[in-house]
Amino acid sequence: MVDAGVTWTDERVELLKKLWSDGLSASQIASELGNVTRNAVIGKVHRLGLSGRAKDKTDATAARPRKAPRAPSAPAPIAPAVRNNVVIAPIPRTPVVEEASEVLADVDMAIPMSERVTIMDLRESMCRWPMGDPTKPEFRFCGARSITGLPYCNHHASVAYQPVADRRRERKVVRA
DNA sequence: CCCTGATTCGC
DNA sequence: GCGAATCAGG
Repeated sequence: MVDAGVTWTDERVELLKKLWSDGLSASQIASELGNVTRNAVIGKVHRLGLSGRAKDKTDATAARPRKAPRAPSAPAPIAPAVRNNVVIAPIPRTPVVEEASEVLADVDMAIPMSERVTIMDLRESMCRWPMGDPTKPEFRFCGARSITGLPYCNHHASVAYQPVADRRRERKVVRA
């Protein structure tokens, strides 16, 4: 084999430089490159003498831009991405139950608009409920705290795994 | 507890 | 040169 991408090729180094100077964290870059840990990225960054970045104030979390300062001319195409072992492919609409579309409407309304995240900010412990058109840059994930062992947050899990038959037209009484 | 980068040190 | 383990911190 040539090299299984486990080497710092020129291309990977360039990408590393780009992403690093772009403000992405080491772990994010590692996920982007694939087959490397954040330690590897950090190590390489230091070896390249790229450390520090734009570090005026406190580093670490403070140097982590929440909104990606991406150029408006860079739409950032949504392609199937791999984070760790999880492959996230574009999903047309509902991830599970098709008949739940009615419910989904309500669900979408019930979701706090605040914590939605892009794929870059999506972490293992976050809800992967897709929102919006995967082909558009505006595509987001729910991003709320996911239930341990499940890809969704409490709210979305209840919807995703709810059998259609369970959906009563009549509303339940919510009293204890 | 989640995350961040920095450094060390065996390979 | 490389990166896991560790350190130091927000």
